Amino acid sequence: MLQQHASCSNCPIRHRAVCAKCDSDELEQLNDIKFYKTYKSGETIAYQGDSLDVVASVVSGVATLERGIEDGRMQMVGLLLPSDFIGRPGRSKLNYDVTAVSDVTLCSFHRQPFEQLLIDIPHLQERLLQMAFDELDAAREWMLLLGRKTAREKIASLLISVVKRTHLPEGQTLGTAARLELPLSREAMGNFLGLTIETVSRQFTALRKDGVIELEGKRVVIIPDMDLLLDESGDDDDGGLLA
Amino acid sequence: MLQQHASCSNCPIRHRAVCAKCDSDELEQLNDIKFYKTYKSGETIAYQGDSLDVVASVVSGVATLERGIEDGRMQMVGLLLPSDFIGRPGRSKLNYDVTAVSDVTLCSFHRQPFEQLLIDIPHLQERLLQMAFDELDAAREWMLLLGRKTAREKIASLLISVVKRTHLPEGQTLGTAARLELPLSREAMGNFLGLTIETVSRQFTALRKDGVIELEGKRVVIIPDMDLLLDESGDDDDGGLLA
DNA sequence: CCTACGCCTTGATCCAGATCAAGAGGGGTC
DNA sequence: GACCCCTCTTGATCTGGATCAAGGCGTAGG
Repeated sequence: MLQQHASCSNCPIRHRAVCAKCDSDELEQLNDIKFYKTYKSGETIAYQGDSLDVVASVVSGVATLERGIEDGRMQMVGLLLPSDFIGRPGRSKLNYDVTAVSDVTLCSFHRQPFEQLLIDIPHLQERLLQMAFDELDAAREWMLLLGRKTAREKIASLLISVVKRTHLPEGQTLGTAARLELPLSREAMGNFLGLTIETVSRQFTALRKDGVIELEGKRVVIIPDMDLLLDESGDDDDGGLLA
Repeated sequence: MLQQHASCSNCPIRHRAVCAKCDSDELEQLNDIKFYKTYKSGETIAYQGDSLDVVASVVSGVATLERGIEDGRMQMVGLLLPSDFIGRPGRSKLNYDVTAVSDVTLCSFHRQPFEQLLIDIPHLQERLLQMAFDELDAAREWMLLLGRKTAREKIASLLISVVKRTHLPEGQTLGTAARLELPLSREAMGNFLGLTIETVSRQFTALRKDGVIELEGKRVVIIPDMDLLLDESGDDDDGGLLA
């Protein structure tokens, strides 16, 4: 299922993706080499160790990057939401499994022509550099979570991070209440947080019993008071929180 | 103690730092705005939350990036060896404590002129992009360690990573034996690995008793058989290992 | 020489989260 | 409607690493 050559100008990630700084001429060059690709929820986009000759932006849906060891242990190392970038210019070997956790649409580019455009269009490289540093900051925040936070703090931090990334793409402040649909299964959350599925489940139950969150089914979380949740996250309030 | 205007041409990090791709003209431009700065072991280079108007390359010595929460918990999020880059173009607020853990010399640049050179010298931006992606890969490998590895695996992984980064700056293969001086105290290793100082100490003792390592004093580790250590690291051999 | 202070080690105990185990929904298929 | 499969919850128990506590050792300072 390919929706070839949809227009960039009304693209939902136009102003946040790697093309954000491009003017219309530059956009045209990107448009010439781009192609859309879609994946079903649960489908693997690429495997750890694969040689991947494309890079891409997530247009819609949610994907994960996960690193595994043979004995089955898995750690999620990236959560890709719309506008996030997949792949690395200058290297084709992939260090992680990339998996669609909802239906996903990618705006893809073959590596070679994309690398040429990186050289031709400084705006493109500047934006990619910004995005790489943002991801690095997020990864470091995440390291603090993995290394030093308790299970309860980890869950609270994850919820806050999802609210921040889905409810306020621009730099607004956090509202006092929120309702959100989790893009991840319990297992995926465990892999995100360095926890087992059972611990994730128990912490959800505990936070619900303590009135910090409410649950509608398994995937929908209501946060009646954001400050309450922030208190549980172990963060000095304004901290970056996985960007 | 400032060694102003040492020549770039015989700089020890010339071919690995952010300036690696620059030709001699470009190097000259960097040379015009650079200044050296040194810090004593233990000295704090900058604090979390500071507004930092310089960026820098580590010329010699070892520094750490650490993120803390008020209750005293600390997580190291970066280990900076010679040629590593400190700071982020386009953002002045610092998210981590930067600390010298040995005597450190930095090759520094004020942010504004450096950012101008990033625009003027594509080679500079290309190299910075590469380095940012390398750090991102390292951070993700580190996340796997923090989230999923046992204490013993963490220590083994740290030792391997130090060997890789100090003994083979170029892409040689790991020798079968090695002797290395740890750049970090037990406490710093704990903060690196998400462990307490006591656990770090106990794991060193255990690895010694099991014949995987030998200790000379507290800081020098001898690895009689690298493969033995690799087996303890929990990694499918050739994995990236913190770059 | 004695004391003090920083680092590190070692021992005893505790506890958060893992592991093992048993269901409880909920949806899809025949 | 009966079955299966998949995800999630809950309970019971175990354990790896944290915490609490007590020195050991090296070196700086009086």
